Amino acid sequence: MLFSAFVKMEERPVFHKGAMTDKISPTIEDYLMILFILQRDGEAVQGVRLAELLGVSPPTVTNTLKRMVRDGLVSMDSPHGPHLTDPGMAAARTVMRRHMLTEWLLSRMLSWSKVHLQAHEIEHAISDELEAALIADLNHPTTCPHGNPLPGFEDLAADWVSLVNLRPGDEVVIRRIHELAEEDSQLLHFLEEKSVVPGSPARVVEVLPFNQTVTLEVHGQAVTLGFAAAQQVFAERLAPQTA
Amino acid sequence: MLFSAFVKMEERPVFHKGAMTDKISPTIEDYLMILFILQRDGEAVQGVRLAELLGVSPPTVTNTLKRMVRDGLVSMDSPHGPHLTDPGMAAARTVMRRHMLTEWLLSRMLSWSKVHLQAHEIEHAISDELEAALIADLNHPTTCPHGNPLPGFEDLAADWVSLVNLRPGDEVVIRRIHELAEEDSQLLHFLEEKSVVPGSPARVVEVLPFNQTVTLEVHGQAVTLGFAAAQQVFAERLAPQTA
DNA sequence: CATATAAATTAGTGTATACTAATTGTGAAA
DNA sequence: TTTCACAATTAGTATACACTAATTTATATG
Ligand SMILES: [Fe+2]
Ligand SMILES: [Fe+2]
Ligand SMILES: [Fe+2]
Ligand SMILES: [Fe+2]
Repeated sequence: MLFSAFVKMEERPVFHKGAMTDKISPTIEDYLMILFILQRDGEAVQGVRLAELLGVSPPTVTNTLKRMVRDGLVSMDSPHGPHLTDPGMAAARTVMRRHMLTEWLLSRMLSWSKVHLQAHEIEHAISDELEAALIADLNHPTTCPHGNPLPGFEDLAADWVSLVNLRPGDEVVIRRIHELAEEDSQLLHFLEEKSVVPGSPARVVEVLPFNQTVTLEVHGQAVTLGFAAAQQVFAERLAPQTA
Repeated sequence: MLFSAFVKMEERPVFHKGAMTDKISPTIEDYLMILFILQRDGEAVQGVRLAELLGVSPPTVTNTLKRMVRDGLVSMDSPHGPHLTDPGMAAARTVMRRHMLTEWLLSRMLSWSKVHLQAHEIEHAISDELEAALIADLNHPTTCPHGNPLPGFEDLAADWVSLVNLRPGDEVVIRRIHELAEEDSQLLHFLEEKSVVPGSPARVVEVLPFNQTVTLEVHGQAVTLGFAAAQQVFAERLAPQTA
């Protein structure tokens, strides 16, 4: 009806999946990110670990890794388990970057503790063009809102130490909550509440290895973290004041 | 390595697909949107049309529609072809709204002619929570950047007429480029270049049915549109000045 | 009504992604 | 070295989504 009496619109696909380049699927992108993080941190890369982190069964991992090897993203040669090839690494860095840029975008309207989960969905839908626009719009960020360095800026984090490695009396600035901890929205919400977020100055009150806790004072408030959490939080140690 | 000597982080899936609610897939969401648009405009809803608009083969449509019927999103009872059930309509309105909200979000960093294509990818990754945050952040928009009304605001567009229905001398304000035309990035880029965008005042110079063209003057510049394009552009007629 | 055209569906395939159950490897401890 | 625990893989299955080729159903038109 309507105006079809006049002209018939050119019948081109209107809503269609981009099938130009054999685009990497969200699933594979998630594998790439996990592999990237484990490799970057020098952690062991074993199938079970991937299965746990990705929330799938071990056979699924075996299967998917095979496809990734077939597609040249992953290599199995090393005895240390599967690892990213050059193209795989490049793809992984791109997804990581897009995840982080998306987090900054979302942080304009969602709270710090919620952007990661949202970004994890959206990251797979960012195009080259949008990525470039985001980088410009965000003024070339070097970390994500949680302080994790963008690929290529790992040096930034070189001197940041995990809270479990601090000693009572240390004066620090909170710098980073590790990627693998970002998924725990409860933890993130707690950290946000307590101002244990990048940029916050903090003083180490006590470290109790037998109790597996670290207590900080942040903005005049005491916060006690269990080692499991504290391990994932990194801080920059301030040079002791010459007083 | 690293700190694994201390504590082993709780092994919870970190990067995983949400499998809580049987979430509607991007594919199905795209079907829902097309069905919504065709139904809203009172256009015939036939499989071939869907196949063309979605860029898939007719058997794929048959197949997918069956799944949608099975899932209660589409009904086949009516003789006028497949149509959305109440749950299907609700889901369709949600996706449409998210698409449009995403367009506004992206319009902060991408040009008007490019936001639709990008939004078409991202729309499927917007959560309830982000949607709410977007609506607030965008100050409750009632149309998309191309002037299409959000679901529930169709009345807004009731008086807007297609350019092909205008007569020489008409003074109008451009209000809307129809959804089905948004996909044509070349056309959109052309319209943007010529300021044929929502909000622009225009005067109809001539309408040549035999030539299938409409010529406008926008911002002092003449623009000639073919009927196929003009059909998809809607304008608000201004009451003639009492002069 | 008969038939040409268009639309829809069947039938048969293929890939990606997941699962469970069962089997095979592997390294470490006894 | 034997065995146990854990890791990895194989085997078999399932669903979503796509395709081509062939067939069936409608529609329309003379
Ligand atoms: Fe993140
Ligand atoms: Fe993801
Ligand atoms: Fe759009
Ligand atoms: Fe879409």
